[in-house]
Amino acid sequence: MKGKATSFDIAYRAGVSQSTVSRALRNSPLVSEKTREKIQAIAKELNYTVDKNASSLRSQTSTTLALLLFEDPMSDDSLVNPFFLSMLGSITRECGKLGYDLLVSFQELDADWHSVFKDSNKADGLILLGYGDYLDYESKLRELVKHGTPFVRWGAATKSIETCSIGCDNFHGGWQITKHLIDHGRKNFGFVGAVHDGAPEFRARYEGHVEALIKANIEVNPQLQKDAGNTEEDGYEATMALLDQGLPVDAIVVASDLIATGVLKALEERNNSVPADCAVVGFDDVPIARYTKPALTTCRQDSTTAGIMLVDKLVELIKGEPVTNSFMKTKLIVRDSCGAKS
Amino acid sequence: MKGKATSFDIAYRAGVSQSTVSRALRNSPLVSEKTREKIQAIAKELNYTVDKNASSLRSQTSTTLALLLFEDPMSDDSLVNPFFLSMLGSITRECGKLGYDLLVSFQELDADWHSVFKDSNKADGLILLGYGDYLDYESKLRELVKHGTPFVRWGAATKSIETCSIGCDNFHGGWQITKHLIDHGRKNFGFVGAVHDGAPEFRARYEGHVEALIKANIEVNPQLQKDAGNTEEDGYEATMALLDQGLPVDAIVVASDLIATGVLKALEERNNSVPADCAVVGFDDVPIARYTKPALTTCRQDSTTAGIMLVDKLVELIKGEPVTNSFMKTKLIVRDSCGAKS
DNA sequence: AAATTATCTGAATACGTATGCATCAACAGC
DNA sequence: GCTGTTGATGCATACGTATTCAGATAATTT
Repeated sequence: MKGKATSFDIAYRAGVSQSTVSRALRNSPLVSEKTREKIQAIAKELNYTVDKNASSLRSQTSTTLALLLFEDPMSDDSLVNPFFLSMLGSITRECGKLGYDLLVSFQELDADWHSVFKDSNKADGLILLGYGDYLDYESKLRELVKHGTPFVRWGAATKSIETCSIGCDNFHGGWQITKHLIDHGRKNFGFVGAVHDGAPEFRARYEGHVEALIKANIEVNPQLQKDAGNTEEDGYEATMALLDQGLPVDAIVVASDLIATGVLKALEERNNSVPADCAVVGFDDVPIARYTKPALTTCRQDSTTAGIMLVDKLVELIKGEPVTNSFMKTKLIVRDSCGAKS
Repeated sequence: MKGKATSFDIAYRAGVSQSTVSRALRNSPLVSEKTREKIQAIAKELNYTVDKNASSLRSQTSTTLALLLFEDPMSDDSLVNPFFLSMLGSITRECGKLGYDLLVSFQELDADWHSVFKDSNKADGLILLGYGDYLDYESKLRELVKHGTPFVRWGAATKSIETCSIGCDNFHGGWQITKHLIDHGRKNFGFVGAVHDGAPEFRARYEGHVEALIKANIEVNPQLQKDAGNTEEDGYEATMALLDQGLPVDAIVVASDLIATGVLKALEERNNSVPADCAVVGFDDVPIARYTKPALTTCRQDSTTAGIMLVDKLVELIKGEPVTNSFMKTKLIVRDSCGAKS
């Protein structure tokens, strides 16, 4: 035999029609036990695999999900946001478990990814990963909805659009961190992270932070909040600007671990001892957090569970089942940088 | 209009046949400039996208590559080897640049991945990522070759099989590290990493290490080499065992950065100051390496270039062009843990 | 002007599968 | 023995595109 085996080859050998082969391989109850086993045996013998393209074309369903990563446009090309990267593992595995293939691609936010994947039948649904802030992201989402493309996303809920979002309770996380620091005697708080033109996730963390301050009757001084992109460099510079103001600061709440590495660097350069002089707390709990000097106290987002949920919900959506947003509680991981370890 | 647009819809509006539409959209020289532009305009207007499945089925080529990650079976499920992860970015981007889609999946080494992807026409070629040591990996490769499936892999060359491997010169890297340490006065070397049942990559690093020792007339003591799996924990335990022997050690060459984090931990626990008492050098230059305490001197493998090369070579293979193995030089990144910084 | 060639287009078909519909045997009920 | 029913299979077709082949028109040559 030449080339790969088709269902006709199997049909011929089994002395049945191609239809029966197709049904037998999909375990249809329409085919008798005996012939099914015979057919499956022959299929195995021939090393037969269903042609994905033909199958998808006929059934108009690809059993494939597409993971779209929206990269921070300013960040280094070769670098992927480690937090999203950490979701990749569980997303991939969960797809495998459910029998879906996974297509991965980076997307420019301004490209017309919204129509490509569904119209081309490349994927049955989309997983959107990235901080939802830039450009006309929201209008793209609206198009997806109008278009009937199933999709889920990581991030904050979008009030104006009926979407399925998985995220963590950023507000609570920001509150949790700040409360913890207050309880351990910190009084003069800085906040580093994009609050003004940044992602809603970051803003929510800040708002939780502020909430805790207010509850504790600590004055909120806008000068102590410095915007910063999601990179070490930005964190470094924002912290320098913060310190240059000469205001007293004995704790810095940071919008992400990545930024926090830059914060630590700036503090060290200014001979501020962490945590003695100034506590630092990050957000995410990326792998690096365990290795910074001192080890970074942070607010963990459970990326493994998140990845699984994203896939599960998307598959439910594809099957037409109703799904709802879901926001996970964050967990404070106390290490050395907050000075609260026993 | 209902549902998605097909080439027939365009044909109807343009007053031409479907064949012409298909040709026009693929920029065939067979269609006149005028009609081509007209057709493409209509296509854009209708938001038309070629149906991937139909196209692939007809042309018997999917314009899709599959990235197969072979995970260290013992490692934590949710964790992906950071070095391979760092290649993902450039692989994904390069695929996009060349117009290929990318399918990503984890594979158990014992599964029959070797036939699935090509036979099912899911992908035109395979990128294999993982340390090639476990089980009957090599026999699987042989099947791929016999089967005519285009594939490339990261790792060492496989003498017995005609494959395209991209890798780095691990022997040279091991030599480079050790030479550097010798030049800076270190005399008593330990080596942590799987040499006996491990990946050929790790073994080559060790052999380069030994080569440098021999050239410098330093005695090679097998007791100073300790096997370790590619995890922090294994590195920690192997180092403990190494130190427990009571032999003098003023430098430890480690097979990977991940292992090296465990080595550092063990040394700290034993109150060995790094680098004063004992130098440590890793391998890979994963993101974490910059953040360890002290910052890890390591041997960088250029994962960005590696990813690009893997994709480029695979595409050449698919097009039937001849390709050759390619091994990149490693680069020593001097940080604090080797004690050689100016 | 006829003959040849170059350019463009359309009709028809194949890619390999999944599925609605028809068929047919067997079998139960009356 | 006839009808209605059930269970298993085959026939025919559609999914949407790419491509071969043949045809038609326009351009060029003799």
